[in-house]
Amino acid sequence: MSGYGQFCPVSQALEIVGERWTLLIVRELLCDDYRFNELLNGLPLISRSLLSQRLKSLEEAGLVERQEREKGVVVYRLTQAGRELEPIVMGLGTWARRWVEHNLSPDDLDPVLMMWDLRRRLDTQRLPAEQTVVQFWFRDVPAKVSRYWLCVERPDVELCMTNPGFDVALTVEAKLRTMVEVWMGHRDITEALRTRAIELKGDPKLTRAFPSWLLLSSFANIPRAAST
Amino acid sequence: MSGYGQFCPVSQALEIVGERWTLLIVRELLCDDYRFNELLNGLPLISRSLLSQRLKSLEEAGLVERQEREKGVVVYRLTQAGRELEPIVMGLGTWARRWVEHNLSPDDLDPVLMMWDLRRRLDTQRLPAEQTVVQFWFRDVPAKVSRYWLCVERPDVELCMTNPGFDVALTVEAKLRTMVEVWMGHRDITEALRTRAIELKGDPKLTRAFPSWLLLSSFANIPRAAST
DNA sequence: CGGTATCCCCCGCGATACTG
DNA sequence: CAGTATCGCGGGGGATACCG
Repeated sequence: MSGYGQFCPVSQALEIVGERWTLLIVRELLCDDYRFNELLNGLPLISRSLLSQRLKSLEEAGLVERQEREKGVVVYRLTQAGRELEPIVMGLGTWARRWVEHNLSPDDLDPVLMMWDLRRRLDTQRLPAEQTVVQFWFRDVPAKVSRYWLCVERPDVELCMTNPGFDVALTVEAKLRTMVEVWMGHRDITEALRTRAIELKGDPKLTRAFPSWLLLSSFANIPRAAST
Repeated sequence: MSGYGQFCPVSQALEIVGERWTLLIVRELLCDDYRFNELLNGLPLISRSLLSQRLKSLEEAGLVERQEREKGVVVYRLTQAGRELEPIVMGLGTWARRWVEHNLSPDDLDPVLMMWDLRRRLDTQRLPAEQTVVQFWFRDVPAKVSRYWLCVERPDVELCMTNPGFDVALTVEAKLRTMVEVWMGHRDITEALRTRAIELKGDPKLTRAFPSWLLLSSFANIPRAAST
């Protein structure tokens, strides 16, 4: 059994985008075109084979194009049809912020996703013009996945999972949960800094400007619904 | 495996409404409060046990309330949280009308769903004030499920699956596919009448007014996207 | 009518290994 | 690196029977 046996357009839409993972893949591609392995960063628990399958379905359905950007570099890109799912995806996120109790389970705290998401939301104009490396250190997660480096060179930001070797201008230290809570707007960033839940070490100018160049999640400012 | 392992609100929303059937149940309840067996009319292929499960999940998640309307009559009703999914559901339908090729498979033509949907979209003000019975006859489907009766008594409309016995003021005869295509706006209603793809037999006043009191699907007027 | 419980099958999916 | 092929399992869900 696969279809819904209906002529209703809602069911037709769901036959295409209703499968597990599909709308999350679309969410990633709404941010940018990505390569296969880049997509895995934003979808912590998906398996390679399943991502492969889903991309193929999306391509067949005409929502995604496979594109060879350079020799040997394949990226996935939304078509117009895919891009028009943006209000749906954003609407789902907004709805969740309004109505879903946000007590994050430890299983939902993934440092790679955190950094991958954060990388997309830096105001590089408020960062130095010359190359700058910011290190993030989540002290409470296993050492192998606890440190990340953002190499900022306007307007590019690269996320490194291993030490790139350049001088670190600023180190951000926090528990992963703290960082996620601040990122999602569950917790005030200035409060977290004041109480040292987030510690900044390094260039004072970068430190002072931190709340201005670290844009938060695009869902951070959605207010909860009035409790009934 | 059940969750997505993410703190992203989109994934949190999908953990609640992303399961198979869930948004279609919400779609039904956006139209009205319904009883268990009424919901089955709008969800042709769902099994009773699965509908039961899903309603329970929706209740736990706070999107649906189980309510005893009268003694022994239970209806399901959306909460405010559930009702706020309306733009999502409508958005999905609109997206499908714009982008999904609508060649309806025979499996997607369900006469009960057709009538169930149609019942919700009658302009009763344009129908007689006294009780009026309109019969629908889909000549190409098995006899057992080919005839339906709408008993209209402003502002109520009741759908009967068996002959209610009252005088029939108007009979509408068509192939099921024709009716669905007209209903969905794939085919022009006046053309279908002119070519006798839809035949009306009975009260001339009801016949003349037919296109005015038969409102079409709420998705009937969404234009397709410009073909790229 | 309005569901619930049980049983059992199938296929969606993860794990693993493999290829260019 | 960027996937694809194969295999095996677990649980989602259909069928059926049952209850109040």
